[in-house]
Amino acid sequence: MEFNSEEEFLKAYDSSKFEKLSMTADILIFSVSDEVSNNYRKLNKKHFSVLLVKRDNYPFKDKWCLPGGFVGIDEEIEDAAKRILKKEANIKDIYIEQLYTFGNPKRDPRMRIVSVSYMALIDKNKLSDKISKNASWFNVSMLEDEKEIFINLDNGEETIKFKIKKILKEKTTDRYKYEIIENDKLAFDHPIVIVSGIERLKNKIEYTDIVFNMMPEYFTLGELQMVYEVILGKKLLDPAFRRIIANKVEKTDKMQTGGGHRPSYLFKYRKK
Amino acid sequence: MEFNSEEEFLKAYDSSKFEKLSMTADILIFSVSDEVSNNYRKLNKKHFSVLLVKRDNYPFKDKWCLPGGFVGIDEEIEDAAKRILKKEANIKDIYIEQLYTFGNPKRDPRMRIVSVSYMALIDKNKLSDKISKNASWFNVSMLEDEKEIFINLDNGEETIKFKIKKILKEKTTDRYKYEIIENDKLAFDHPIVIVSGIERLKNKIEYTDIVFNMMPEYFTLGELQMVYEVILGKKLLDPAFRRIIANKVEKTDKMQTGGGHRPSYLFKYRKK
DNA sequence: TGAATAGTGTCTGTGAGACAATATTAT
DNA sequence: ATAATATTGTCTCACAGACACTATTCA
Repeated sequence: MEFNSEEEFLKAYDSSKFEKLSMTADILIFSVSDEVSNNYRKLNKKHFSVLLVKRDNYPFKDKWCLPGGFVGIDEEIEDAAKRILKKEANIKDIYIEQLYTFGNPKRDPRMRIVSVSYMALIDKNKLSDKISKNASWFNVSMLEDEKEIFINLDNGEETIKFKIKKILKEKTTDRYKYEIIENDKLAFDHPIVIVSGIERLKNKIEYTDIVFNMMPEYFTLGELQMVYEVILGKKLLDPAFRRIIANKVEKTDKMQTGGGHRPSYLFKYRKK
Repeated sequence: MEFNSEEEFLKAYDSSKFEKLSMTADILIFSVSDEVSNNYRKLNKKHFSVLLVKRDNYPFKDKWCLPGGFVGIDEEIEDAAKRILKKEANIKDIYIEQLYTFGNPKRDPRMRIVSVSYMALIDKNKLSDKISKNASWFNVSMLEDEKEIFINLDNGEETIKFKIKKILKEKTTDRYKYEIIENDKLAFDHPIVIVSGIERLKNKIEYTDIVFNMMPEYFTLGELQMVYEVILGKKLLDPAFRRIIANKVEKTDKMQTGGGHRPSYLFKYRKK
């Protein structure tokens, strides 16, 4: 068939001739939690944590998964992610970025569903407690060597463990392909989404100001350092750390007192 | 409806109750071209280049676009990208990575089509000349300030210019949102895909070995430096450059002679 | 007073930027 | 001989790692 104009072509266009697919947006919501200390001198330990939802429907009934849902036919994908964020965690206006698109034809047993994953960061103090009743924060701990990644998630009642194999891609690249080796409590390919998100965050914390999305307005440098340490999974030296973040923060005249030790100045984020 | 098992649920599942969408894979294929010098002493100038295809069908008939096509209902997205790579440029087994997923509901006038974009890199010497008849390599030049990006594409016969506005996203991040200001020769949202890819490549060239995917097996350090310079859009100092790439390359005993100047050793990539 | 954290000083080595100097080829 | 590129030497400065030291609070 020949057309004389774009308009004419569009009028005659029959979109039903192709097989179509469904799309979901899945969100990795990361935050940092305090574990209240029982020693008046000690600071609260920080934990890196992720929000998971227990499925009460098939498929993967009773397994945990990332907050997610179908993208509407006329909905911008990121808007779908934000809608889900509002629904599951009752939060809006937080940092969100697209992570990766997972499209394995077998990743969902129902039908072909492509998942666009997003990573969101939030300061837990800003959380209303109205997270959905099936949702729960899990503390993340991660062990990694050259070949495998072990992840342990814990929400105080339940522990989720899984193991991922890293496969170096054929072509020249630092990029890994991930493969699930062990997993029995997480739905879909979500173990891989979680690992991808953690890796992205670990990278970005070093060369961007992304971390301040997980901090309250005022914070001590000790707290900030603990957040870096818990995400990077390693101890940092105080003077080096302070040099690195020196031009990202602004000292205020507020102090944090009350611990059985020298009080600390409160700082806030200084945008460039 | 209540189900007693996943199997039972899946048997009863009716996927037609949701409105579905179509998906395409679009590929940014980057390479580096030589502009043959007419001075026997001078080295060939290098150009950073991208492969575009002229559309001979609606929509956007006669405009240029990235090689792309629909993702099959049972096809892995990356496999679709590779299939298109084979079809349009007759190449396979080259570096490819997922770039970003563009899903604006209005990005295609026909219907809702989500595009997963990929970036591929190739050494032009490996190119068979059997690229599809509508395809053409365009030399890229780019000018950037804090607010805008100007891109100029040239294939020797035709020039494509477009302008992109950078919008700093609301939340703490170094990520920009891009918006097309001027464009009349490129189809869809492809100006934004091109800019996103260039930015990704510029970043990755600094902290990965990705550049060697655009190099032949043997190359001189001068050539390698020129590729860096043409991608980064700035001159580098020789000694500094050599220090940086020293442990990524291996000196061979081959030499490159023939220029009216001191001959150069040929190097090859050394994997870590 | 002492446990615990806050904050600073400084030595050292690494590595990038800058510029200069030397080497080698084809015409 | 000369234009052009190839390659190395070296000075300086910025900065990260490492460790030591001082400051301050509250039970």
